[in-house]
Amino acid sequence: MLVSTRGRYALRVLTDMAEHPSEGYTPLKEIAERQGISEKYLESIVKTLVQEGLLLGLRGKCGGYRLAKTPEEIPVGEVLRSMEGSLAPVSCLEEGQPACPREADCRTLPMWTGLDRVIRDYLNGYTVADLVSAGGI
Amino acid sequence: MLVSTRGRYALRVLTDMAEHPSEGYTPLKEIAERQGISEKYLESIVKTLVQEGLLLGLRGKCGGYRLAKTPEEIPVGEVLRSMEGSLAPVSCLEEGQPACPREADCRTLPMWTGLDRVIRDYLNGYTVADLVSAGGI
DNA sequence: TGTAATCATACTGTTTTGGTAGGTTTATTC
DNA sequence: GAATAAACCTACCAAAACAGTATGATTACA
Repeated sequence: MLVSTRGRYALRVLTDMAEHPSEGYTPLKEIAERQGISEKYLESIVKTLVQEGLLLGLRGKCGGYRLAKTPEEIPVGEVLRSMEGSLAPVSCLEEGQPACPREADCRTLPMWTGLDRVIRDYLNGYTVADLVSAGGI
Repeated sequence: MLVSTRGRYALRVLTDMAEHPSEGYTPLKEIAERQGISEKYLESIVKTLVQEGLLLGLRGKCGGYRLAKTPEEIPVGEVLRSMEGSLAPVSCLEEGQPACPREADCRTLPMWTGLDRVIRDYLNGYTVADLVSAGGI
């Protein structure tokens, strides 16, 4: 049931960027240093965030990344789903999955469906902006 | 974020036993056949359930397993926690974990704590008895 | 004493996870 | 137009987790 480090790191990157707004683009190196995460590892994470439309990347000198939306418009659930592929607690609830043959007789499906809903509702009611303003110190 | 097959199978075993009550002890072979799961694999799962006090095992001829409590007294959350070790979505929320050095400054901890609560509340409000009565066909 | 069951231990193959390395392309600046 | 700093791309690797199998010892009952 653990969220992967990819998911957690992605949230830290987006929160970091929301906390350090910039006119232009922020190079990944800067974020990696602030967060104490390997820049090379972050590359693969950030790549996914660009593909999912949460970040914009610009190449070349003075390039880097910037948020594609305001922090208020980025739900935590969307970030985690982007990184994990799905938020579903069991694979039969993942989209594009063929229907389970046991479905009609399954004793646990309603319980899983409810859990899925509870998790999704919680995570989509929480945005990156909330993360920033909730933070410590 | 997926629940392991161990957790899912454990729920199926307990639900199966609740649905097929017996005076004495039910041999694992019977449950494995009804559920279409390898008996050998179930052995390791059931062993954990005994250790966690959810099942009682009896050796020898006419032996088997029986529920240690009524289905109403077995919350789904307890079953899953027994199998997964913890229900926490991030390891810093697991019990017996040394406090994270970033804790005071962590932007995401309150969000994770809330998620943990939401999941635990949901899963502990659902019992094996509910699974049985919710079921299909 | 035979038998049917739990219990214990060890092993194995596959997938996922977390991470590294090296090179290519692109945009800016001098 | 060359140097540079950045994103981007591909490949690889080690360790851990997962799902499952195999073998054998122990126990309780008939």
